[in-house]
Amino acid sequence: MIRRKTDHTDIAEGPGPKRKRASRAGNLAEHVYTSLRRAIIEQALAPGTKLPEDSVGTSFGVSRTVVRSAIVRLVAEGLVVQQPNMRATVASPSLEEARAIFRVRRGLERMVLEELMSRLEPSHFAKLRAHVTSEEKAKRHAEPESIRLSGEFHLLLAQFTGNELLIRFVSEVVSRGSLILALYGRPHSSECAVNEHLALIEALERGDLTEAARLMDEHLVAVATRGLLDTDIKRERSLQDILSAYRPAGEA
Amino acid sequence: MIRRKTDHTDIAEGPGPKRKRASRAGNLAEHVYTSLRRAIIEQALAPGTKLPEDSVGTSFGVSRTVVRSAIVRLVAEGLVVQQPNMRATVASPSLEEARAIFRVRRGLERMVLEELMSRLEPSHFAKLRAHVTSEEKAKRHAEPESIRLSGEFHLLLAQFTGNELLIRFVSEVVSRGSLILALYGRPHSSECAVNEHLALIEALERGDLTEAARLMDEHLVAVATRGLLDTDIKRERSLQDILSAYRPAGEA
DNA sequence: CTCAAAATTAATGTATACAGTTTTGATTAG
DNA sequence: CTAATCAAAACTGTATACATTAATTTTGAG
Repeated sequence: MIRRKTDHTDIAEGPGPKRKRASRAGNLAEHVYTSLRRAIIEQALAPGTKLPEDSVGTSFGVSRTVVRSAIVRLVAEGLVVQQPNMRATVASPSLEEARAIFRVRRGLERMVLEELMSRLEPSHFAKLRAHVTSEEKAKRHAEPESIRLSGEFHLLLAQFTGNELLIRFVSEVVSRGSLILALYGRPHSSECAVNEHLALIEALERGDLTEAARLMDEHLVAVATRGLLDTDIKRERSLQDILSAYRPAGEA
Repeated sequence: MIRRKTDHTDIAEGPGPKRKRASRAGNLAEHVYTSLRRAIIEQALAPGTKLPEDSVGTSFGVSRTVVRSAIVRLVAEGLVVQQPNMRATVASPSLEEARAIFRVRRGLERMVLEELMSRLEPSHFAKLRAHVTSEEKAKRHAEPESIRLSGEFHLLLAQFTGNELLIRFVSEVVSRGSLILALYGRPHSSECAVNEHLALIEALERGDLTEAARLMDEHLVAVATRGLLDTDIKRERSLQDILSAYRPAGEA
């Protein structure tokens, strides 16, 4: 019953398949799922990257079984695509798809604001402002983290609704939005977002829901259009290399 | 308070009818997923039903591996819930959750109508009318099929948008809606739906999107409230028995 | 040399084994 | 007869094996 926190970094770096014992029996799949998800959102795994089950498995020190179920979830979420008998790959949405996703996102975030009506408390605003602060801080440092944080702002809003389903849907469109920005966006596309987030908070504090909705819509249109210019490169890196950064189980 | 204590509707026992293995290696998981999904939506598998991997596996003549990935998908979709180390069960949403889901659904279907604007063609109307006809036909016969068809009307509308993500989201809320109606709905709750579907079609044909939106909203509210009266029965049946009807393997 | 067929390697689909956890059932004490 | 205890049975989590299908490399003919 007591979970041991055996920090047991047992990496299969070499090609040798070594017998490792799972440090904590339990949610390995969850961990792999979360890690892959983050790696994708943060652009560490570029769209189109192949995800062979056993390579990913050795990266995390788990078997294909575990990787497989993580991948099934990612496919269901649209972050990964897979055809029968073929390797899963990080999704690489077309511009058409991207636009469709952002249209759905706008509708969902409108719903968020509606649900939020009269449900917002002072503590919520504090958290929102705190988040924006960390966005600002990250802005000048890490680029991919900036994208992730920007998305998490919207996720935070959704969470305040307490509507589980809405949270999940928003979570999905936000993730895929990040992926899309990674694909089509220019380097500093998330730059102005911080200001727009702030304006939104202020409208909400004023209780001006109509204005908030307008700002949100504008914001999302801006985010969507800011990221529609050039189709960019994908860098080539070793999968093992990339995933090694995600291996240390820093889960919540 | 009338909750029974032994909620013990598990699925399988009895001699597993050994199914000869499908020599065609392929999408077994897909088949299991689809079948379970249908079984849940058609109320054949009542909310709360336990879904042990082995039992389901023997029902379909496949191994746990296959069942497992199907269940992962169903969990991601919210039709099945699962806690670590414990058996998956068919979801049994609370009234609170049910209402939250229907609120999201209303928003999504509003989006559908918006996307549909100017995209509707004569052939679409033909299909919609044909579908309503089959709804009417099924109404007097099979009760669960009626619920399913009613949901598929909404899915059809969503499909006409061509927006993949929207289709998936609507698909999910429709499925879960069916589940909810099965849980809380009275026998004939889908009765009047047919008329409301017709009225909606007519508004769309007139090109009156505003009216269509109003009707849709009204319709969904009606469906939601029609199904909020008594907390009802769940029938007790053997799992094997139930699933045997879903077994006939769909050829690839 | 070029290109296509064959052979080889890599990766997925599926089943199964085993360890650890939960659930069930039975036995015993009060 | 009820409640607590504990062992057996039922399940899940995970790894691994094997068959089959995709990807890649080699080979052979023109």
